[in-house]
Amino acid sequence: MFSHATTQLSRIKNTIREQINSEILAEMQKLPSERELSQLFDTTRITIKDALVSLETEGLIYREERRGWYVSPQRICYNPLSRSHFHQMINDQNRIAETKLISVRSEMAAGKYAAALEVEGITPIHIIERLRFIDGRAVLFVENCLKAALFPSILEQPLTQSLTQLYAKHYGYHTQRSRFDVIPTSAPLNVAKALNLSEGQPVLKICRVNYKQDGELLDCEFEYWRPDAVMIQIDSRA
Amino acid sequence: MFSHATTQLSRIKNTIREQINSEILAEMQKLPSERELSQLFDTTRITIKDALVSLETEGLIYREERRGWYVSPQRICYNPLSRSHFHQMINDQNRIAETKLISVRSEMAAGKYAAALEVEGITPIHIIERLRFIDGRAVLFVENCLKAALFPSILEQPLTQSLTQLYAKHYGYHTQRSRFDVIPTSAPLNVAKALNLSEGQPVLKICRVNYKQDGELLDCEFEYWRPDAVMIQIDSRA
DNA sequence: TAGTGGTCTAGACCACTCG
DNA sequence: GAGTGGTCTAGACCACTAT
Repeated sequence: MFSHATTQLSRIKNTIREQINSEILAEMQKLPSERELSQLFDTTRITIKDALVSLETEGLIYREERRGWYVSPQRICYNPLSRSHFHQMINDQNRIAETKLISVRSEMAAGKYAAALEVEGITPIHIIERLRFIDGRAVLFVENCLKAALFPSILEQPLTQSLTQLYAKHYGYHTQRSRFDVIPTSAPLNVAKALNLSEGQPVLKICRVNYKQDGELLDCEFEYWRPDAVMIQIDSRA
Repeated sequence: MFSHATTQLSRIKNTIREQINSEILAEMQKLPSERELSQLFDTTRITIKDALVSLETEGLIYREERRGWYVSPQRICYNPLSRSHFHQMINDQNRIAETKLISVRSEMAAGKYAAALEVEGITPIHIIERLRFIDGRAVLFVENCLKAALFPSILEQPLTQSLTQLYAKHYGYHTQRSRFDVIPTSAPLNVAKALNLSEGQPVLKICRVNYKQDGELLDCEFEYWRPDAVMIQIDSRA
């Protein structure tokens, strides 16, 4: 009367987990295809997929849509309160960072933007969408939303660098305070596309609002992280 | 030439999402069973389950193992840096908090406990496991790990209240600094059992370490949240 | 004991990526 | 064009919950 000896699912998960822990499967290495795995484990693709999804939830593997499954590299430690910007943070952890500009548009604040910026009247804003890579892998989709009035002609600047640095250099704005929310949820379609996720896969969403030295609200930002790629680290002393 | 008109999956998801947004389905209300839904939508249980899992990832619904699917209530805002303890935080948001003691044990620090407490020699510790409820729903499993030497006879105290308060009242210890990590991952078996999750379902794990007024490490804590139940909120000013 | 979700089989077609 | 994961069908048995 063993309570449920070992399910097929645990058998598959344990085997793959061991292969990863013992580094037979290296970081970022591709797993065999679902069809191959289902032959190797003598089961169906559905069962294999259930096992893979479960390991994905654990943060051990990830997938690129229609490309395959891969072993997750170590998580990046991310301290949203630190002054350090993305490229510096990644470099400090001996990883390689890249940023690609996706799109820029200007419109009037509405919906989630108006709410996040705490504006009610008609307020022109700029929205900058960027995609960020670690070791060549797209892991972070960022949407920045700036009050246009505070940033004349910012769209003529190079936008793949740190915006915070740009704020300081060109406008003399320094972030004095920030507030942010961390929410486990699923990827909206445009985010999923950019990160090579399929619709509805999990992401870690971080919404932040920055205030400048005089306390005025500066900009807000929506970050969508691949959940296996990151771990948030906060120290109340800092 | 529409690119993928609308999948079965989106059709189901959108319908259920609408019913929830329009409050035809109320918070914490049970959805029809998977079999009923598969008849209603004229499809198979697998497809229904895929749709439900996707809505679960989004944070819109949750499940109780082998009991059914339910509509998620509003997320609790949780600021791990605030001085407020669990019951107070929940009350402040007009919800009802409960705490149940699961188990207490004393042993020598090893593995993750030794690492988190930053001890190397043989160190006696107490481990307290508790389950926390919001509006009657089990949403948080907490494991506290205390250096026994700092807390003589603490196990004779009532342990369903705030430990932080107990530290202050009986030992004069005040948390001066804390450090924590937020990690999206999956539930270990004992946690899954306690939260009525099935093995491998997602949780938001928070590992924290507290230091008292003289800078000495006081205790560490492992929190496992149902991911739809919470949103982490940090303000750098606080 | 009836009903639920959890697991599993054995297929199929499609949209997309890659060489 | 070959191969991948994404979606879907039509069933089945089991472990567990609720009553």
